[in-house]
Amino acid sequence: MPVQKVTKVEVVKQALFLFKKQGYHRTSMSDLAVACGLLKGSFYHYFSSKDALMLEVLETVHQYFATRVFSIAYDETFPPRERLEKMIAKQIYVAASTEGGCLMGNMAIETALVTQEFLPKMREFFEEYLRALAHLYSSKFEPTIAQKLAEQAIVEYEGAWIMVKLTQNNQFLHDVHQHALERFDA
Amino acid sequence: MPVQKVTKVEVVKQALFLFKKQGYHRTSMSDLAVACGLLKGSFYHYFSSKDALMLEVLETVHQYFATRVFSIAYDETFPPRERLEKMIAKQIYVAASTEGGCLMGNMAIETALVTQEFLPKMREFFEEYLRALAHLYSSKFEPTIAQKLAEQAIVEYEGAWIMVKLTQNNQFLHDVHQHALERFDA
DNA sequence: GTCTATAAAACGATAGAC
DNA sequence: GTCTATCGTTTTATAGAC
Repeated sequence: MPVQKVTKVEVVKQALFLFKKQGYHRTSMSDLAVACGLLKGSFYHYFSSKDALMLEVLETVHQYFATRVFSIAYDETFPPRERLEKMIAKQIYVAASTEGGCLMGNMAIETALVTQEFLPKMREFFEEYLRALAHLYSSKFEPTIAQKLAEQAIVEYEGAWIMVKLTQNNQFLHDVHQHALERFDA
Repeated sequence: MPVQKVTKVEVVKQALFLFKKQGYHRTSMSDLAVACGLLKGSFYHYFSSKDALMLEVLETVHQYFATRVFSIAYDETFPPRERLEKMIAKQIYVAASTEGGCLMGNMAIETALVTQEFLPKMREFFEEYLRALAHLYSSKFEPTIAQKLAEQAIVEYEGAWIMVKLTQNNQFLHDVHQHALERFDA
């Protein structure tokens, strides 16, 4: 059958969904194939390996956040504080739209000390995230201070997801959002 | 005469070491057996399953922190701020003594949405952690404020480990320590 | 006939359990 | 050590679109 049952984009989307919820090692090629309506053998016409698929997922997530979330920080049609508010709201909204929180944070915890393969893409993501927040904070603070405030916001954001997973209480995300703004107003 | 090659305590210790570094799903029973100098078969003399072993590890970690770390919060031979300083220093020191950061945070990310088996023990740990910090902050702040400050400290602590894993820069832990004290002094 | 996305089967390796 | 199941991966064959 030369008619594709799913597109490559759809495969990446399903993989993101499963990797976020179940993690990398717990998600099997069979899980991924079934989610796409394929047999696991057929799956290799889309990706050469599980690693390659994960790299593509990480790249896709990075691109999405760069163009749709982090970009808000540089949109000069709004004042910095409003950009900060929009960007954080979007970040939380996007991550919370499917189960599992932040894929980048999850993969950092699960794979950083086991393989170096995913590290570069994860680091790029967080560097860009950091740059966006620091850019906003630097409209009111010294560069070194702005950098620290940005780091603090990211650290809080990632930590909040751990507590949300444990307690199933989204309040932690709201608090993080609030703190990021209070940090700006201080 | 069948002589135990290693004690149960030693097995738990090795399991903690590997689970922290490699995660639950990535660590095999073979890995664990080798680390203990046992054959795979001998391993089930100590634990009935991988799950049961993880539960024992979580319980051991909980007990250790309850008696050696969280207890500092209630030691009235020191003033609250000093207790806070000691407790956070100890928390970081203990977690940083072996690779992998905070087992409880790691397992929350890796398993919370896959199995409910480990949730109760992880929740107990964080409740006790929260109680200890809130107790200290409540020496200066209203209970509801103290609770929020405690939550913030834990969220930051867990998030910091993600950034440490990514950047291999322990500065994030130092900053968390500092913020926890600044929060007290505010 | 050729191309290609699929199903089907099977590979070696390794998982957890006994 | 041995078991069975399943892992990630590869191979083979088939079926439909050009």
